[in-house]
This record gives sequence, structure tokens and C-alpha cells, in this order.
Amino acid sequence: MFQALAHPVRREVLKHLRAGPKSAGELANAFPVSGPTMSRHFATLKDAGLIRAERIGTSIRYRLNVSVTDEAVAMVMELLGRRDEEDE
Amino acid sequence: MFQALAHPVRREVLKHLRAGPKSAGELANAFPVSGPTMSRHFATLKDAGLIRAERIGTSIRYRLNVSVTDEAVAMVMELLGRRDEEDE
DNA sequence: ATGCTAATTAGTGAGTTAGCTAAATAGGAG
DNA sequence: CTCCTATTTAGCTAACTCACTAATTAGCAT
Repeated sequence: MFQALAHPVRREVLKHLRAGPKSAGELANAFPVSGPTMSRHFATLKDAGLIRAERIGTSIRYRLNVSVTDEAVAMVMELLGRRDEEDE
Repeated sequence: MFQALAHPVRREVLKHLRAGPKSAGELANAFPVSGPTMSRHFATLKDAGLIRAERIGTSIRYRLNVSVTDEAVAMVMELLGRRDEEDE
């Protein structure tokens, strides 16, 4: 999961998807890398469970998988979140 | 930063450090990998700004860098945090 | 200075990741 | 079935990651 977040293009894809579902082509056009490379980024995000794919006619619509992104936030909070302030 | 969080040993190190500063040796003994490998993990975490090192005599004490971990949490919240619930 | 302990840097090898171009699959239209 | 568009898979290379052992640096004590 963290590995999936470790690439800037993939993080940007997630940002785009926060605004709502988008097709693979729409997303790919928003980045300066080749289509196949984008496709691999999508697959990485999908394997991590962060996004889901749905085929609509000839195109594929990606959307955030909210339950998993929520889990991710919770995990980071538990790992890094501040519980209490200790003296410095 | 995400790259630094992408390795389980490094995440465990952060967990250990939540309980308070620890020396490199103490941390290294808590994991089944070699000292040099641990040293590289520490360096990765330090490069990401997540931890800070302080030499004390012959040993080196690591501690969480709270201001940066706080930033990291904020960043993840902004990237993945739920703003509003859309229909599923 | 010598030696001891703690920790890091050097050097190496296996496995993975990210990018590309070219080829294949999937669906819709004629 | 054939063509067209959208997207993914295959195959390649360059660059990076993680692990190891061996060698080096840093500090303290004798």
C-alpha cells in the first residue's frame, strides 16, 4: 500500500480521482508519460486496493476505493499520528 | 517520505520510537537483520526527515521527528482523507 | 598510541520498478 | 467479419532497493 503511494504520478492520480471517477484515457492525458506506463500505475493502485475499475463500453472508469483509502488513513494515523505530546 | 514508509522494518522502527528515543543498537537487536542493513534503514528514515539522530558517547540515539511525522499525517489526510461522503 | 565497542560506509549480487515501443485484447460501429 | 478506438500485456533496458560480509570511522578508556 505504501509502495503504491510512493510514486508521485500515482499520488496525483489519486488526487484526480478525489474529484470523481475518470477514465483511463482522461487520466493518462493528464500526465507526460506513455499510456502503457500509466496502465501499469493503475494496476499498482488497483493491486493495493486504492482504486477500483469498471468497464464502460470501450473505456475503463477508475474510482477511489473509499473503504481502503479510509483504512490507509487510519493506519498512518496509528503509525505516525500524535497521541500525546512528550517533552522535547 | 512514502518510500521510507514502504518497508515493514522501517515502519516497525517508527513504532518502536513512538515509545521514546532508542539507540541504534537497541533497535537493531529488535530485528532479525544485520546491523549494517539496519543502519541503512535508519539513514533512509533520516533522509526522509522522519527521525533525527543524536550522538551520545559511542552510541547514537534516534528519535521521532514529530514535526515531520505530523506533516506526513496531514499530507496523507489531504491525499486520502475523506472530505465528504459521495454516493457509492 | 592501542584496544574496545558502536555504528556507518564500501562493495557485491539478487530482485524489483519505471520507463519506452510494439503487439495483443476488448468492445462498438458499419 | 472488419475496422477503429481504448486499454492492457510483452519484452526490453536502466536505475534502484535490500540484503549480506568486510572494512572503516568515532568515541572512550587504558
